[in-house]
Amino acid sequence: MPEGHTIHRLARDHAAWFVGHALAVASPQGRFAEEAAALDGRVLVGVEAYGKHLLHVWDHPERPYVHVHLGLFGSFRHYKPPGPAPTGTTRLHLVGPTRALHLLGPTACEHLDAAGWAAVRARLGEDPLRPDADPDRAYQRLRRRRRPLAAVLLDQGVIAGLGNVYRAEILFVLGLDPMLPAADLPRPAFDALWALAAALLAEGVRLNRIVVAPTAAPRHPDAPTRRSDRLYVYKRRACRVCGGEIARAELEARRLYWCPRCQRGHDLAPPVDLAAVRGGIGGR
DNA sequence: ATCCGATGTCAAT
DNA sequence: TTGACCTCGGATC
Repeated sequence: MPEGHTIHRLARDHAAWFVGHALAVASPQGRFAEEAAALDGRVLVGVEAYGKHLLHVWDHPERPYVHVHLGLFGSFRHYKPPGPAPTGTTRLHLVGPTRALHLLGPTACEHLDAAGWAAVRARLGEDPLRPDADPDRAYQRLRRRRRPLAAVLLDQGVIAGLGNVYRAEILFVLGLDPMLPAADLPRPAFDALWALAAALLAEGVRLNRIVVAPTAAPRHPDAPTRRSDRLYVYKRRACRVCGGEIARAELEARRLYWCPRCQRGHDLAPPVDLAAVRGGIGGR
């Protein structure tokens, strides 16, 4: 389930569990074995998230960084140590005083020096969750693309951290037509989009899941909410605002969900009360 | 027991 | 634009 909120939550948790401690490091799966050996017993000094990229910073003179990208189905699991024995698919196994961590199926898990990490960072756009983010820069980049806005929202070189769920939900909440050429997005609409993305991502970090729609009264007090109750359009059948059918289409190899009736806007035309959206966007 | 999809990215074509 | 890749679990047979 990795969009930017997942990675920022991992960064926060890993920092709390591991930073300042010497850790046991191994790669039972083998593909990170040499790198793990070089870090085994060293102290983790920091953890950062940039969009969907996670960075572990180690006390190591030449190569202080471990860069992890979960891709579509990578995941971390954590246990009270010692936890279950790692299996042959555990790429990275970290053990500290309070947690044991298993990394499975990442697209990337690499040991980098400063130049290597700088190269990764250089490809990334602005992350709304980072205090050092520069929305002006993201807007300038976005305005240079003629592709549909929906495609550009997944471009990590423009805004870093949004994935398929957030893009569908953000476009719906703002009433924006997904096919609007990104270059035609007015600045006020971009500002609203940026603020909404930041608020929804922050709420995602807090809850460790994506929640956009106001939660309806639970059917049973303890009934787990279904995903479709938390969202407006992603993988839904009917629009919860107009009742019409949610459209789905393949756009640049990713499935796009939107409500053709509620999302005709080339500028802001929110079909819902923004103040009711999770994350507390407030007015405008 | 097997298939298939999943909130992603990149290289090859 | 397409395929390869990383792995798990829920749906299906």
